[in-house]
Amino acid sequence: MPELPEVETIRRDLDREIAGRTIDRVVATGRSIRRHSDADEFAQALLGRSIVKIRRRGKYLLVALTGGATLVVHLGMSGQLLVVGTGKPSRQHTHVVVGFGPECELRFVDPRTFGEMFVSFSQNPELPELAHLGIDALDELTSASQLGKLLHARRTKLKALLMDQRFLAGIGNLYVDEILFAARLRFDRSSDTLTPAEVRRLYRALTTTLRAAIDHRGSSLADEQYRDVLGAIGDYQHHHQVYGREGEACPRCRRAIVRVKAAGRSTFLCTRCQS
DNA sequence: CGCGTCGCCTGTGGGC
DNA sequence: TGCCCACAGGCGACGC
Repeated sequence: MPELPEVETIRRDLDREIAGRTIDRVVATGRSIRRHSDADEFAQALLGRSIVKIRRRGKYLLVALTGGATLVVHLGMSGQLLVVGTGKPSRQHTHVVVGFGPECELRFVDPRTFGEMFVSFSQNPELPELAHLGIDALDELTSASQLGKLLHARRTKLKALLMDQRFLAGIGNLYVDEILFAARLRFDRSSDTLTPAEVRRLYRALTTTLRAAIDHRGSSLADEQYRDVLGAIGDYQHHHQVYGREGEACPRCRRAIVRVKAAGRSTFLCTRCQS
């Protein structure tokens, strides 16, 4: 569930909370560090390094460390990164703890274990481990004409394409429905059929929806699975137009919002406003 | 290439 | 009350 707005919220918080701190202990268990041979090797890659800054690429967090290493974090479905006081009782499913002296530590909690953490030693800031990612939906998508070229080079259903991280990085099942509603486009429109006006609408919808969601610190659904690094929930769920609102009135035309399955995922839309 | 489906994983909630 | 199962979905691997 954490998508670009949630990851960006976490990035900003982390930059404030842990930049400059030095790692003096690492405890890792479970499957979250599966790219490493064992917990000891993962710990040795981190120990003694300091946090330089935190970047984001799509749904990935890149924690730049001294000595040219990068701690890469993907939250998957249920991952949380929490900055807590050292010694506070630890939650179930805490897979990695990165300690910064006596005051605080960074904890990676992930019940469903779809997330992961690994250390990259690539000198190139474009990490080879993330080479599969397309351009970032916010930072690297800068014009409607650029989006139009990308869309017209493919002949794929819009929702699947916008969610494909190799095409555009950062958008998942929640925000794609909000973006397509704001753009008044159906999920199953073929990407090569969009008119210039529709491409412009989609570009504006992408930009404004993602920015608004970041301004509201992301979306926390009923399970409140998404939390920021201090454990607070987001606020953007109160601004959702269609996601999770099956049967409610469309904010534009008042017709009931419907829910269908597309690409195996729940999809919410207004069949009158979106075409 | 496009597109649908499955499996990974745990917590939750509806139905019986 | 308790049990089973569907569902939630990011992502990679398949198969057609």
